[in-house]
Amino acid sequence: MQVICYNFIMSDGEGKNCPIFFSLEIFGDKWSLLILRDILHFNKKHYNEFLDSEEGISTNILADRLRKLEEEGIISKNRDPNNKKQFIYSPTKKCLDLVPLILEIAVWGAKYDPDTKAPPGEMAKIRNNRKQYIEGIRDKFKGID
Amino acid sequence: MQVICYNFIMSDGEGKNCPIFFSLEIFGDKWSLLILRDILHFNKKHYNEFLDSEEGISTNILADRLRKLEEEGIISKNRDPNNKKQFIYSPTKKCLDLVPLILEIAVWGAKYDPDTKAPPGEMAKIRNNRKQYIEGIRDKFKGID
DNA sequence: ATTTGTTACTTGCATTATGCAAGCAATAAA
DNA sequence: TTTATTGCTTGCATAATGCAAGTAACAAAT
Repeated sequence: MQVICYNFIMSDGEGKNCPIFFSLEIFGDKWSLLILRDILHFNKKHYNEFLDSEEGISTNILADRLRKLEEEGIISKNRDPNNKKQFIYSPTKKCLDLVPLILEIAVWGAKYDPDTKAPPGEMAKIRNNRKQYIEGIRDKFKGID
Repeated sequence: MQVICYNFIMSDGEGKNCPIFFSLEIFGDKWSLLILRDILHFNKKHYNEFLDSEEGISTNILADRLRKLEEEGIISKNRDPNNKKQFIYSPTKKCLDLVPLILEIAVWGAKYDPDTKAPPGEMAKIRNNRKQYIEGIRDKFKGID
């Protein structure tokens, strides 16, 4: 097979215009990605739900990352109509386009974590039925943006 | 379509055994991912090549990340037979399994960076010809691990 | 109207990670 | 035996993070 991927990312070097660098500047840290996981896969919506994640994010870091993700247009923040004391953080279209990436992180982790508790059947679905799986997640957030 | 992805990652909450968390603990930071990009997509092999990346990684951070990636079995370090002063850092199988993830980071970045220089044709190939594209990259490193 | 509780933060401070410049050890070539 | 290259390490200033405590906005209960 022909090698088609040399310098695939851009023609004039890496640097400032590399799409990977662009992405990483926005969400390339552990806590941002865990928040995205919580939103997209655990359906978390409220500040205290993120705070309760077992990984133990600090409240100041959580506030910081939520603000940055909102500034970047990746999540939106609105009052919860059911409980006006709370805010709802929800994914935008820009966020839903991160589903494939989060899935790949999960696939790799499930493959190489010797103690993984990820259900093998579910992981197989992701690998073998990728497109549909992604669509399934998008459907959860129908009507967004 | 049926929603099949609720709590897809694991059955008993997130926490220590979440495959996403597992992954992020290993390579969930900007510099590690940029090194992986350099190896997988820009075919960089030598310490000074990583150091020369336009993003400007510090030499102590580079040394630290290369050591960690090697400890995790993601890259291997060997003397360069052509220039015995240098070391060659090369991807292991564990690293090649990160190609899909790095590609997704690039796809998202190319889509949302208004100033991207990523060639549209190349990005279209990635999206429309995903499997082959991934295989093409793997082929570059044939015979590894 | 006033208290109480909930929620979503902010603030202060200790600890850790990073960035930068300089130095150093191993190797190889001259 | 010197010199240059390469791949680091070290020291120190700055920035990011973790932790505990405090606070402001709001709603519900009294």
